[in-house]
Amino acid sequence: MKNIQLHIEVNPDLYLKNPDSTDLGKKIISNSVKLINDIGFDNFTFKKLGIQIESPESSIYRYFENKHALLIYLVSWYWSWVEYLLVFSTVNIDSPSEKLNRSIKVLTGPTLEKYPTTYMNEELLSQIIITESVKAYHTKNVDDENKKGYFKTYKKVVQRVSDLVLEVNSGYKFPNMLVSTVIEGVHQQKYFAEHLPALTDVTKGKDSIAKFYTNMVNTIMV
Amino acid sequence: MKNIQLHIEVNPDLYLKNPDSTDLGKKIISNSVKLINDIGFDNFTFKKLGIQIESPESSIYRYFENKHALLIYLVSWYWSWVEYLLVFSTVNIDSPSEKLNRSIKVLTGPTLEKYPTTYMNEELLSQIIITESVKAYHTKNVDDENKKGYFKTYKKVVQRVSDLVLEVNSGYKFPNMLVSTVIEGVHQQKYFAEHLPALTDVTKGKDSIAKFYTNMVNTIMV
DNA sequence: CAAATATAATAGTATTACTATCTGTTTTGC
DNA sequence: GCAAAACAGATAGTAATACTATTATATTTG
Repeated sequence: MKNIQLHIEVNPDLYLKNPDSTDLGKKIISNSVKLINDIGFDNFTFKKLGIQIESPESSIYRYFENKHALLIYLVSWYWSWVEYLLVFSTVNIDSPSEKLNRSIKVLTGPTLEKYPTTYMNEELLSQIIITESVKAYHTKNVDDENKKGYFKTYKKVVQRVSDLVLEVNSGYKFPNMLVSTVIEGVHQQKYFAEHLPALTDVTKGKDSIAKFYTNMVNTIMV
Repeated sequence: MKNIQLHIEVNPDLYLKNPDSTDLGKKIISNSVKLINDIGFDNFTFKKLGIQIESPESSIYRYFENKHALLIYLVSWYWSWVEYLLVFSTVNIDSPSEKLNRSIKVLTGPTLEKYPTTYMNEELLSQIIITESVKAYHTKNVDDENKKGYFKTYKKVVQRVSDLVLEVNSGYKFPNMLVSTVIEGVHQQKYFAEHLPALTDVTKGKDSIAKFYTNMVNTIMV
């Protein structure tokens, strides 16, 4: 076993003060997840969050430079959590293809597991990822932020699953493209199912998204 | 031939006054495409656009309710243009599978064709779609705006290609999912190739994105 | 040529996205 | 047990954003 991470880790450059280290910090995280879900990231402000947690916005600014940094923090936390789930779902499994199957299941399926932390609501966070995460990297500063390592936890997840793809079929030419297409596609289709059903096939059953992408991996790789 | 549209058409609810009908309107469109490309949609304001075209922002507000409506207008224009390209690339072709092939080529490939309009820069517009179009429908108002028909031109494109998928394989279960996955995937991978190359496989050649998705359609449908 | 339509010019408002400073209260390190 | 450091609260202030409103003036059209 090499390089396995058993705890959530986000790049310290993403915050001014670690929100995990204080009560107020944890309140900021848990309430921002709720508030972003309620009103959407575009309408979300530190002022409104401050009112919700009964703290001045200036206190929130001591933890995060701005709301964009907070969003990237949440996205980063999410992918670190997904990596944790991937590790656990594949540990002690020998067969690469079985490991890949289980990984795809983690990426496509509904995950009800929790990370042992009281202040993070993973279900609401997953919802934020589906709805808002594209805004984390569709900005004029992506390149800068990428250089600073802001998207490392996402890239690690893609890397991990891509490596499994290559273990199963070492000749496959586009492992990263396949994996990022599946990951983004699953989120996208879940969003479409809820808001733009004409772009998807929801009537074909609740698990059709998982079916579609699982089938895609299996047929494309051989 | 039924239901074929030979001109660009956007939902009139998207604008207060048709920008196509006046000089100022055309200036607003062509310069917004340039400015959004330069500074990004998030930093784009009607004030800055007004400075660029040397008109007060209040004049721009007579055409569009706000910058979000303008973005949806551009996205809508783009998909109407893509439909026009799809129609032309498949007209007079009898074989459904050849029609599908040509359609996928339009969706994946670089398109250098222009629509006969002087004021629209299709290349810059395509760039905006890749970078900013997700912001058009990842909002708290999607459902409302969808009801008003703001995303109709996009849905029509997906519908058109999905119908071809079913013509080739009438038993295929997820035509919409397949097509929207390809369309969104192509844009996404182009964005990744430029900004987050770890999520894609750009080193495998410039046309690897087109190859990957073309192969995906061919292998998944059989 | 009058009426309608268009743009320009200017002003003003509420909200957003911060920054700065100052005051207390805890925590910690010796 | 006490001083220093760290932390949160309170308040104020600024520039930019996202508009709305009004009036004046130029252009088009019936």
